Amino acid sequence: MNSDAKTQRRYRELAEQLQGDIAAGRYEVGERLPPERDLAEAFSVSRPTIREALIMLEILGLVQVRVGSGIHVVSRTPTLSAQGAGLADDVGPFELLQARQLIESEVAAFAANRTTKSDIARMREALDMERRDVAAGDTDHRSDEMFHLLIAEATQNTVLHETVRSLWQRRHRSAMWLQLHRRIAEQEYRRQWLDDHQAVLAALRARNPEAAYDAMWSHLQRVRETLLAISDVDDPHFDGFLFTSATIKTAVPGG
Amino acid sequence: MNSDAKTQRRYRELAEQLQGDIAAGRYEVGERLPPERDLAEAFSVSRPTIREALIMLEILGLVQVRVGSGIHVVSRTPTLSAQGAGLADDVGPFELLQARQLIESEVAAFAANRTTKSDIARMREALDMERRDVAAGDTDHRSDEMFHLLIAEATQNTVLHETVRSLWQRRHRSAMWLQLHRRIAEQEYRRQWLDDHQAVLAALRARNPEAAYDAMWSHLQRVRETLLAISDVDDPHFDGFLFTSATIKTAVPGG
DNA sequence: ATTCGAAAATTGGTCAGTCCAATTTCAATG
DNA sequence: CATTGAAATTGGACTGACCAATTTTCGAAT
Repeated sequence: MNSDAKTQRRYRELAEQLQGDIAAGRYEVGERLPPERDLAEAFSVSRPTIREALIMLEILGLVQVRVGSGIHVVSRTPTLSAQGAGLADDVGPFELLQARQLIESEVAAFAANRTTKSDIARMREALDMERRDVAAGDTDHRSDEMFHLLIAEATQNTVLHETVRSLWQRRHRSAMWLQLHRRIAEQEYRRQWLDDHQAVLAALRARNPEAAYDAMWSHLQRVRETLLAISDVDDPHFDGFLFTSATIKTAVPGG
Repeated sequence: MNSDAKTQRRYRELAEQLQGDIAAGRYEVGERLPPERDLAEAFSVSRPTIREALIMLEILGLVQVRVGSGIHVVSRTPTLSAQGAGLADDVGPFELLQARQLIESEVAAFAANRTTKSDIARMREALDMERRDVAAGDTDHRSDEMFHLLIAEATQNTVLHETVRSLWQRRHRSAMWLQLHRRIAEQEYRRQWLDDHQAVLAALRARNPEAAYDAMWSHLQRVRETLLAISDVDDPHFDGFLFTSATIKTAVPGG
């Protein structure tokens, strides 16, 4: 039946094909793929082989397989990184925040030089949504994430974008984060954060890298302090971080 | 046969179990896992199920499956990130370098504040190795990567470490990178890069964040210019990058 | 007509057995 | 001792079947 071809690793072919279909919008997020049996017939392979391909898509975070229900498309692009595979990656919130502060501040500054009008427009929308969420007492923080990711996208650099997205993805895998989030929702901190976000957006609109850097740095500093105040944790990555991380800020090298 | 339990997603259990065994050293890197048939019997599951678990391990970069040969342990810890799954991630070298310059410079500065003696010692070793490699006309650039990763490790922040490692991992997946690398090896650029690395190490030893930032920035700037000179590519991420990326560098916010 | 619940259909989860293909092993051969 | 080729090993894939979770259908009760 299958003699020539690459022989080895059939499931990868199928997975790539399906991934391509999803990326191309052949299957929208929220929709379902055809049943395994149909897919098997469509690709002229057996069900076990299709299953293997689906497992890959699942690990990549593209689909979610549910018995009796079907294969649901969850994302249009691979979301992966080890967390998606269900690995233990419960890094302390402070350690993660430390990394985010370092990277996202730079990203914000860089974005100030490269953002487009349409980027700005989308960020504005995200802030509107966040404003509504805060008013509604939303606990999801989806709009928060959206805003930060849009900034990274505004760098026009896919590597930076994916890097920041990867950082945010970790967040949702941490048990401690989820716990803290629930507690934060009840507070009024989010209003302050919304103000922070607006300050960042203002700096981006003004195309002012320094202001964008400062605004983002201050914002994440505030987030960090908020979490510290709320939690009683004794994080090893807290000591020596508070004021030491304010690294560089010298004259421009390069050139 | 399998009535109770979590029912759903059997392969994940098995994969985690096997991953645990590998992580624990039950199977060393280079060794092989038992044949699929044996594993199936050992875990009291069918071969297709074991296969599914192995596919997960393969995607995670832990094992490599070879027909007729067996299941070879490739790594002790998940190496993943989308690239490991064999996805197309052939981002332009310049775009990647842009991201690296932005992030690794900050990381170097941060590392200057937190590096330990043993970190310094390991970096020194890496540079010694690099010196030998350059002299030997090595084309692998393994010591180069090692040095950069050690810097990220010196931040004592695993998120930053993994982020930088993730960036370097992309590098090896890009066709253009490999092509460029071969050409670079023949040149003498690497001697210059070695000098750059030594400058970075000196700044770290002196625990001088600004100097570390500048040294790393200059180094990656040089790498970028080198690649530009060698390649005739017309990368969209080159325009507007050369001097605009020198972002922030203002007074310390935070506090 | 609407609502509710049980039966039927759908769909993924897993198994057992079989055959094929690539690789390795190892003994016979020169 | 090197080479070769057959046999054993091992993964690749298929078929057909049955189970379990979910969804859909449709008739009965209101």
